[in-house]
Amino acid sequence: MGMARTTVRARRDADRAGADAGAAERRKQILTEAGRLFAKQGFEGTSMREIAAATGLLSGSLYYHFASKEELFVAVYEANIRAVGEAVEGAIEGIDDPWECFEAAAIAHCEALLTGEKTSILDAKFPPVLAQVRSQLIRARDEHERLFDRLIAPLDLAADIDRVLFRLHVLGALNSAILWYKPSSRLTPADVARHVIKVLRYARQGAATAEVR
Amino acid sequence: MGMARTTVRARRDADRAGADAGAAERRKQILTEAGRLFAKQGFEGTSMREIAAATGLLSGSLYYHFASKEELFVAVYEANIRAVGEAVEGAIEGIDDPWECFEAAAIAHCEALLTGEKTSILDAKFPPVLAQVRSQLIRARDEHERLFDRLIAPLDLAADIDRVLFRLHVLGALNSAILWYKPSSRLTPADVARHVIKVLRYARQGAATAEVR
Amino acid sequence: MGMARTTVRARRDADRAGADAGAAERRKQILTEAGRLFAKQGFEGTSMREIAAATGLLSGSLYYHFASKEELFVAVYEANIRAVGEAVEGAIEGIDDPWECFEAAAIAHCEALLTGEKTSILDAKFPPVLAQVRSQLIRARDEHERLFDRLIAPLDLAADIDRVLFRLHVLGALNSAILWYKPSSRLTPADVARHVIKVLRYARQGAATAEVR
Amino acid sequence: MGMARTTVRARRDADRAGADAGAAERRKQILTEAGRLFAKQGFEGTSMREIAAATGLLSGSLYYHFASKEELFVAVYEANIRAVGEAVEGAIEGIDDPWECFEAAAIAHCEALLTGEKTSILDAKFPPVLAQVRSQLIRARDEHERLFDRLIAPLDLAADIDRVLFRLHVLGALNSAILWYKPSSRLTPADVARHVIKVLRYARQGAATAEVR
DNA sequence: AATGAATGAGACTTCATTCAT
DNA sequence: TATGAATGAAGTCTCATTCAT
Repeated sequence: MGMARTTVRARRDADRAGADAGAAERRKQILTEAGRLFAKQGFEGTSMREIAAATGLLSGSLYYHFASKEELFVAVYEANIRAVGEAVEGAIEGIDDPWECFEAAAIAHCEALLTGEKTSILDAKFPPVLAQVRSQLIRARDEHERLFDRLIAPLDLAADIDRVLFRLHVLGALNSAILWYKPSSRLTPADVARHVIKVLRYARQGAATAEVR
Repeated sequence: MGMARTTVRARRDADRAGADAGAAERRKQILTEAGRLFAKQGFEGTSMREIAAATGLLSGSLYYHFASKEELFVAVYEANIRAVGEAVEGAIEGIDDPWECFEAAAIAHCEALLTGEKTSILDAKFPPVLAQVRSQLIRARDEHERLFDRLIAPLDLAADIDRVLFRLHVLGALNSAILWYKPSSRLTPADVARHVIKVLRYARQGAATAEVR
Repeated sequence: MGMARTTVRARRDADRAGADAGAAERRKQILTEAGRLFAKQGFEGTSMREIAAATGLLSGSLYYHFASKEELFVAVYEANIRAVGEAVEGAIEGIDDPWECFEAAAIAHCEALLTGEKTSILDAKFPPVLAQVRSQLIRARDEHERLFDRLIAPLDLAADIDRVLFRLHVLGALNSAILWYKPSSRLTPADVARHVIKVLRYARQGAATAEVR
Repeated sequence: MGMARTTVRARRDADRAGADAGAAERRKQILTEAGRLFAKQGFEGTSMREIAAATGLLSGSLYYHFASKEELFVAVYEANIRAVGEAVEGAIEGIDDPWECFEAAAIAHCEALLTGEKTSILDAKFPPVLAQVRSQLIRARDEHERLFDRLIAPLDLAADIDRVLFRLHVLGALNSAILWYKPSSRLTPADVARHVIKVLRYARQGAATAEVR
């Protein structure tokens, strides 16, 4: 009891550089640990007790910061989406050529997804337990996907390609890497992304596909 | 009590109208209902009691047919994969042109996935609860994917395309439709599949993508 | 584990006189124990674990018989009301004189209420936790009170007395004994009831109260 | 942090406009809100957090004013009893006729009970959680009931009526209104009280009930 | 006087599973 | 083959309370 509290406080004192800190910091810790666990074990496979323990808390204490497991999941999910979004935005900064830009975004997206355990929940076909918060999750995801829409717009795609289906195609291909990618492989996440884009790049205007069918 | 059982058996015998099995038939019923429920609610979101009720049984009775929930899930999964595989094989029968064949397979795969609730578990990034049977599930999936390898082999893809990554790309793009496809949409599953293939078809040998990068 | 089960079965075997018995009996046991505990400790003060333990079960097992604590409470409440109702009906059988009949009913009601721990939940101003099932509880109570309406109807009460308020008055006076009555007292429940009726009996037609006010 | 506190204090000082206390005032606020909530939701149905929030405090802060939830309840209860007592004493002031006086008291008691949510805890058959403080609660109630004893003493009741049982009878009949009274009804609390007294008034000395039984 | 963060016990409930019948 | 009754572990969440600041 006394020990646990001491431990926590000690850690916090060490962490903060004279700033005010406090609850916000603890929230971040929880978000980190929960993200890691949700990614590894899924929503239903992760217990609040586990998350609490990983943060150095007792299970009841989580509820001071998040009103429910669902709310916590939503927060984790949004944070993850935001992180990937920021990574992508950072990666494309200053790149002019549309295809180069597109590829850089794909690489950043893929790396954020496959590197670090915390973000692999992104692909989740949300379990029905999350039905109540589904709309929030989808809104967050949509926002991220609109980023890709903006990158796809300036591409000189062949005229018969639907840009919405194209966006779904890219993201589907990229995200599915989560299902099979193993960090131990000789392939980097960037390699995976680059190959996806390489394939798609053939579908530019003026490309010779006329005779088919 | 003894009487009650007799009554029940008598009624069932009457229902069966000279049919063969009994146990095997019941197994199939369970598989069907379990498949429907797993697809709709996920593995963890579906209870054995629910499955039993849907089959007209009590929860304990399931264990006569399947030793555990996991074993039942594996059976459902294998049956689903097999069904999709058969649909695909049926669809490509008699088609000679490699790309035509490829497209027909994609359409069949997509239709099996998006039509009928029973197969949408295919995309599942298996919950960690299933870790013990993971290898069986993956083996089943691999078998299905090798079918696609055979269809991809004869395609005249551009030389710089890796056929394994290409297969993962296709299936990723197709399977991801599960995350967004709504039957109410004006798009048919076949439309989705056709668009995926249309995009990929540009990546044939001799296609003009030379100047890129 | 083995022991617990054996104990339970042994008890059941002893209880049933060759009849079919089974779940119905267990239901009754639970009702009895739950009634006793609810009466002594209130709804919120009684845990399902306690009730289960008192019945020789584990807490989860209760849910085979009752879907929720609320449902269990309703069942207990209805059983209690019914028991009081039957006691009252038995007591008035064959009595012709209206006031005699009324008194006999009051005595029976009071005895059922104060004797045996199980029925003293009757007075409960239901805790708000029970809001969802409140209507069921009230319906049960109303039915019992209508029995009293039938007994009050033939009384030759003074003309200025409202029979509905009169019924509420009687039952209020009788039921309130729960708040103060102690079995150790030299007063029997019947004495209490008799005194209530004695006071009310003065309010008959033709009674001399004219000059007041 | 230090700053935040200063801000808060400054604001409060401004609000207080030269008033006296601070703590005593706060205590009263808490008592009011707690009373309202206990009345509406019961002791167990009301959380300290709720009470704190209603008072504009955080849950921890309550413990500066009250050592425990039980102590707070006792304080509320005593305050309520005292309020009802004072209302009754005020109502009977200057009335000479014993029955008039008795009726005035009943009306005041009933109005205090049914009007204003704060006093309806009076009827509470205290939940067993309150066992530790039960004696204090009962002492407070007894004091109030002794007030009624003083009003009943001078009544010219029929000789066979026990004055203690009579007091319990009156209060039982009056208090039970809490279980069924609805403010929306066409009946005022005073009507209810008046009817109770009207019925009892018949039981005066010399009333003609001789022939019964 | 009050805050905020944490405690830790305990509540209800669900669920896969077992096993005698 | 199927039933019904029970198991027991685990899960989410609530709550009174504490205490350093």
